[in-house]
Amino acid sequence: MATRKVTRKKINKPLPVEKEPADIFALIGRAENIEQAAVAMQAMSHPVRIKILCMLSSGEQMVQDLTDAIGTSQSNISQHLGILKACSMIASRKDATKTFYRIEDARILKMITLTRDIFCGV
Amino acid sequence: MATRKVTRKKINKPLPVEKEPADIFALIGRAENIEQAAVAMQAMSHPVRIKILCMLSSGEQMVQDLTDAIGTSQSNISQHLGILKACSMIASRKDATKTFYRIEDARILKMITLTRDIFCGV
DNA sequence: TTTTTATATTAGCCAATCCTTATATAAGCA
DNA sequence: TGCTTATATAAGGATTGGCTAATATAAAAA
Repeated sequence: MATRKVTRKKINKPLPVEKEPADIFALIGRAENIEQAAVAMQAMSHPVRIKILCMLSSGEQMVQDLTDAIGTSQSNISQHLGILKACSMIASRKDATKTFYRIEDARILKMITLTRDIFCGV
Repeated sequence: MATRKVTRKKINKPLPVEKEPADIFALIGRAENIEQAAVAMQAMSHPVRIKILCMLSSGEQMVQDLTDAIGTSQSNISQHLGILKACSMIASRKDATKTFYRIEDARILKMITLTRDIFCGV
């Protein structure tokens, strides 16, 4: 499987540093943070998952209630919860047969709050 | 191809309204806004596109400079720019052979600013 | 112990995404 | 006119994402 030769053509061309202050390039250099942000946004970027996060943003919820309120199949909700949990955005707690989910990552709470604010004005 | 019977089993079960104030459910009901948010996040949720938006968040940039700074092929950058443009996040202006891109949607500027803040502390 | 309730998991299929390579367009330059 | 620079577009194959339907697990209730 073709070992990905990254022979890019960006030869000896000194980047034009005049216009942009160094911090932008420093920012771009933070590949790891950018990567994290991308993963987070990717995980959030589905209507059902946004709805889940919105509901969780006001506290713990159980699967049944999420399912009823959002209106898709139980299996589907469970899978979306799995995705959010896989990247540690949410965590769960069991009470007998019920499972309660909550937002676990403070950054995600911030993100969803802003998203609500920007797109829903709520 | 199976006409999608949405025979869900959410029968006559009155939602427990005690814990959650109505506004959460009203929020979930804003399907259109949620949809918009999902599309926006989806469009933003790629490392290269986040980098592009970060760079554009401090002003207009031309394709070449984005390509050099971000470090992927010109074709690839162009395609990512196309994706961002397709959902009106960015707009472009031509000057002879060069194309300058800028952020066009104020909401996106807010989003990318917060994202930077949260994940990069910048 | 059987049944019911609540949730999770798996498989399979179709659609979307992403990258690469190659080519197209279009303006400026020799 | 032909060459070069800057950008866009298209085709392709590989990977991932998302849904449904079916099944599994596990605790409670009967």
